[in-house]
Amino acid sequence: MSVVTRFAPSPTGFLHIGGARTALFSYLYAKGHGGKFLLRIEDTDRERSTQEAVDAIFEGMAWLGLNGDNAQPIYQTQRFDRYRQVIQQMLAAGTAYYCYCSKEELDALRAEQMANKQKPRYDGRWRPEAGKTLPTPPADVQPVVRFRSPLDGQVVLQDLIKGEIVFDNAELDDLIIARGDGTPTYNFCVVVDDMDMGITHVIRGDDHVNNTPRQINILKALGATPPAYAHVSMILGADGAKLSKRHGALGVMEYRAMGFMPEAMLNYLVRLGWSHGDQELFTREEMCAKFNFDHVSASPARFDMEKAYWVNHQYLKSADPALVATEFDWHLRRIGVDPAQGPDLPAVIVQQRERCRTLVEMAEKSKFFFAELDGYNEKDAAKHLNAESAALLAELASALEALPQWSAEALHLAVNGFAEGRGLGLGKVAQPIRVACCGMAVSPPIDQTLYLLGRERTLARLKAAVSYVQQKQ
RNA sequence: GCUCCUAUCGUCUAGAGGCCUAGGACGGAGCCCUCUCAAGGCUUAAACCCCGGUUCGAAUCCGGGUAGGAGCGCCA
Repeated sequence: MSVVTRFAPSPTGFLHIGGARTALFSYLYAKGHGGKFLLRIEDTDRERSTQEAVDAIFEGMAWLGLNGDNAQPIYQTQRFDRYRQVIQQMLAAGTAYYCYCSKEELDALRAEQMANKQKPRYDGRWRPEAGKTLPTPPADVQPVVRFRSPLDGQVVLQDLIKGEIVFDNAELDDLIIARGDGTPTYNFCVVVDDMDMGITHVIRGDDHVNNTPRQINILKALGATPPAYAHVSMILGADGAKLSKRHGALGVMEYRAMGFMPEAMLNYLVRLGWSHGDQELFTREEMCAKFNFDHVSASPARFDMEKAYWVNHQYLKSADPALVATEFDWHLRRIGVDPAQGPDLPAVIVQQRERCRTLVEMAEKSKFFFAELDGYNEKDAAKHLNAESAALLAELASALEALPQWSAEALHLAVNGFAEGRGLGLGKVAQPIRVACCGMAVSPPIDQTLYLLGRERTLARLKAAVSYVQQKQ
């Protein structure tokens, strides 16, 4: 049987990091087994579902490159006819029944049970039993439909991550599968969808484990074979607290804004909870080939920004610069820099990637290649731009102006020769050049920097630095 | 309250009874290299939640604690 997995978010917000990892695991498991990865939008809660959220989720998935194999994702709101049909079928088969309890009645029941330190649960007052007389249906109540859950026996779940979990049916009550207005509820929709979509492996957050026995029971009542389940633990914040809107929960697109590469994000996420021996870095192909549930941790994991940065840096350093350029371009524009007004992006990337953990850093540190300097870094200027160095810069400008060829090699020889000729260490010369040309004392190797900056800009900036010093005096 | 889940360095994890004096990675500390910042190389500190049991032998199996977490909706 070929594997079919799905990612089924409810569109009530952006795609957060935990959702992204669940989606990734589902994607990898399907791809690694030659199966299909499907997308489904669980939008039965009309109150909270929004089109903006749907778009945000797709945007995040697209950025990460986690595309579903169904051309059109499935929307639960478009399947109401099907749900209604299954509910009728269950009503007819006696595996579901109408319940006329009002919400007030239910609230009172729950409150009473809590007060008695019992697990709150429906008491089955409208559940048909042999020889039992049901109350007379009140005329003013629109009945809900409840699932007729087995009273005894147990559900044994062989979870791919957590192992065997046993639930007593006696712990479960008769959950509502259709509201008073006839619309179906979550646990029911999930079951029907997973069945209709032919899902073989349900991979989801472990906040769903307690729903699983109910879903399995409904599946059985429908005569369907339950899929395999894998319940993934939560991702916690760096402080070990649960991530929430108020507490550090960020959308994946915010990680883009922070300068992460999508592939690096995936790599960090896949290692959060999953391991393959001592390997830290994986290509997407490796992830697909090696991912499995034997090595997914059952305990929650904290999101460690430092490690994420490190992974990102590894990608920046080893990825094809042409690929990085797409993201780099986005970041440059984002800080108001026109990438066309300077050297080729891949060439800049090759020079900068060793010293930048994020693309935000890279963009900031590369700004001077594309735009005119908006002043010098104060400390760096104070340290490196003075009468002494200005004299050197003036001389150097003439020397460089005379260069027949503007290449990194030629510049290397020229600058080194210049320093040696004056009995100076290279640092004595390179640092003032940096401040003059880059606005700060940090840049790639000086020969590469000047080469990429170009002849005109270099000479102009050297001269500008000289007049800056003169004016200051 | 009830049900369910989890528990190895600060963090992510390796570990499927002897290979563990517990390995790797991030981060930390130190040294080397060096035109800046990095990168890189080397060295180093740092953990099996507790108590019982099974066994010749337990980080690994079992039981009980403890501590975290999730769920108990006409939300998903």
